[in-house]
Amino acid sequence: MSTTRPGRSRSEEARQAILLATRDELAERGYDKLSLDRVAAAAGVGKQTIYRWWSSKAALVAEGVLEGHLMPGLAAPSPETDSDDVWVDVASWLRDFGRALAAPSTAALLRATSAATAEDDEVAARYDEQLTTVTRVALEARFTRAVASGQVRADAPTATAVEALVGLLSYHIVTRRDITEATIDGVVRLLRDGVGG
Amino acid sequence: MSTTRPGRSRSEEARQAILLATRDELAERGYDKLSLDRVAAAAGVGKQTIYRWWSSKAALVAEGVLEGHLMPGLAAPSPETDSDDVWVDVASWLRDFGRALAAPSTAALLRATSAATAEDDEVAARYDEQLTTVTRVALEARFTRAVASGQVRADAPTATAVEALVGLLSYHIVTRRDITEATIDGVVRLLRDGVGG
Amino acid sequence: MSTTRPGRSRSEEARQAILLATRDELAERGYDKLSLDRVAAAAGVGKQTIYRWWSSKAALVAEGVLEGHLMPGLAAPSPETDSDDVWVDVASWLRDFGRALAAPSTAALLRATSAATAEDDEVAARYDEQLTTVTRVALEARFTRAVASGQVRADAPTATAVEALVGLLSYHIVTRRDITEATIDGVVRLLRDGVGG
Amino acid sequence: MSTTRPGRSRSEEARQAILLATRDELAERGYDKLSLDRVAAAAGVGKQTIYRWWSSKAALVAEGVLEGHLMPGLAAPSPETDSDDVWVDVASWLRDFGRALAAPSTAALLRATSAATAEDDEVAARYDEQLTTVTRVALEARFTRAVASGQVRADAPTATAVEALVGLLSYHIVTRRDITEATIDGVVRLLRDGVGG
DNA sequence: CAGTAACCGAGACGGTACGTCGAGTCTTACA
DNA sequence: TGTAAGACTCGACGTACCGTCTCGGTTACTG
Repeated sequence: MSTTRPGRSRSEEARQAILLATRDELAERGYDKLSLDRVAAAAGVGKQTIYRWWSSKAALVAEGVLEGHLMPGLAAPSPETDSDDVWVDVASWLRDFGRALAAPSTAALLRATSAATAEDDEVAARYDEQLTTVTRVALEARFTRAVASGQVRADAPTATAVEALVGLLSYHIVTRRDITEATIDGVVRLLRDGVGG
Repeated sequence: MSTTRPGRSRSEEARQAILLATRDELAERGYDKLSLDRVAAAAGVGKQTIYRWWSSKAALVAEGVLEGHLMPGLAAPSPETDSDDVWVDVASWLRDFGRALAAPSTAALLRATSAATAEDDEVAARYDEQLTTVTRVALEARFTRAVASGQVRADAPTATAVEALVGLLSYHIVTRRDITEATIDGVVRLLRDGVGG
Repeated sequence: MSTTRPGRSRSEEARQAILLATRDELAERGYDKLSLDRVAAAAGVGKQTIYRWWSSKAALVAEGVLEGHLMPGLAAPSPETDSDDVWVDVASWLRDFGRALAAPSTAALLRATSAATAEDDEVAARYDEQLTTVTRVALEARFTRAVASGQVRADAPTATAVEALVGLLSYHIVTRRDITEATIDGVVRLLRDGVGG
Repeated sequence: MSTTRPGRSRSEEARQAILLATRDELAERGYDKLSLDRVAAAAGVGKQTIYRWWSSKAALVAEGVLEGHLMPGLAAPSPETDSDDVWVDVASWLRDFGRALAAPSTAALLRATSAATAEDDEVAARYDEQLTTVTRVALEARFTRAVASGQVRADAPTATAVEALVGLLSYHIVTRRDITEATIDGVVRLLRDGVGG
């Protein structure tokens, strides 16, 4: 049995060009005004080549934007980068995110992606998976390590704490509020008292 | 000196019809596929009458949906309805919201509105004001009363607690997750420990 | 018995302003792009004042343009201005018309009026009456005087000659051809031989 | 070197459908009320397909109506159909035209086309070319043959005679007057005396 | 090593909606 | 009652995209 098919094979070059053009358009104009005609032109590609591989605008956004292209350099907590203090790590992660959100193009991209979730269940699912679950898992793992080191109570509702953190980000993306030091300070105090050991 | 102008005055009837039709279209099709042609037809109104008073789809959504039409019957905490226990009240408010969100048309409407925030700063500001500030103020007032009754510490970051609550809602709207009893329970535990007296 | 009615009486000033504004718009933009909104604004008049007195765009053009405002200073032949030679008079009249037609605004006005005839039977009838019949009657009268002086045969088809002259004008209006001296010369020769005595 | 371009080629079927629908609309409603929306719908074509190939309503009329679709079966004089007598041929041609003009839809079409000339120089030029030049050339050729057979004087202003004939038609189109036998008789007498040998 | 199947850029197609303009009607405050 | 102002419904404008289809042409597996 063979996995290869006859005929010309898919152009990876075209695929990349499409995804990049999509991201640029999305950052510049938002989801609603994203035009596949423009994407095709910018990518130097025929429109059919887009529709051959993605079923709709939403699907393109789902793959192109959410699979890694979305948040370059936004490091979730990981064992390698842990400090001694879980609250320092949480604050630092929030601060990184706040900085990323302060860049207009990143903020626009996040808002556009968030908007795309409303149009399509598939996109919503991937948004939840990629943007959210990845982050949630990393944060929960950090809390688990903090439980081990005694900084967080074993019976604390850490899942909820993580959900509150992610929700906070979602909320700041939508409302365009900055993530200030006061916000970070409040969050850390709330969590330290709420789940701390 | 007179405040009246010559000419026919704005038709309140048309205004209401437009806002209602907008809400219905929004719930049924979402923001992206909302057509002002259809809204005009459904409202029995000329398209120009829409454009005369609202500068864009986003502005229409901002006014029509956020000014009261959005969440009929979702009572924020108020002194009249307070129970003895602030946590019971918070849990009850979350449960109400969860029930509202479980109705497909309400969920669709909230998602659509949330998506609209991405397209327009004005909408984002009104969304923040109406959905969020109103709710936030009510919740903060409830916590203030809870401080008076000794259920919440005076120095606790109640503002952040409120923000976390609102963010949680925003997040569940976007990701289509239900608000379960487990979620509610976790939130209450987190807050009770985080800000409780 | 009184002929006056209660209430404010019709403003002749407004009527004149409307007719003048109509003529200007018509010369500048043509019949198709004539806008009553613009006419009302230019005349400093409410739109309803136009519709109170004229039933439609075409009716306004019919009255405003065809009743005297159309061809200022284009003298048809008359006993007072007759020369001794009917052919000199015909040539002179054609030459005057050619000069008027050479002015872009006059040509535009004539073309616009001609176009208006296509839209409305009423306008067509008035065009025939005003522009055409007046001219035709004057020309036929001139020929009658020429018959008396022996320059034109009594049994000649003068009505047809006149119709040919008017048709020639109509044709030059539509096709934008200039009326040259060669044309005038040809016409005079044709008629002199065709109807001359 | 290749003359073909990539991409789907223009649909001749769509082109024909558009031109036919235009002609029908024009005959039914006239130039002013001609709606490209309706033409597109009647032709089963997207509106953009019209605008892709024609720059304006006037250009569409210019091509669609004047290129052959206008006067099916209105035979201009030609050597094959000549009788012995040029005046019989002229009278016969006028009579044919009069009959065509008596049909309401033909008359409406001619009026609409005539109106279209007022809006656009291009249309005016094509109108002059098609309706007029074709006819003029045929008539002038007939007169030339009549000169050869001695029925028309060699030094007669035949060009003017032809112009008068065409102008007469133009004038009857605009004023909606029928072309009667009396008119035909007058014209023939005028010309016979005016240019006859 | 010719066929042929699947890809590619280009671009026209039938549609839907946009946001604007204008026609003709209706309503208000004032003269 | 007439008038300027101006909002109203309706319908067409010309443009922008959507998602599909059709060209001529390019790989790359297959018989």
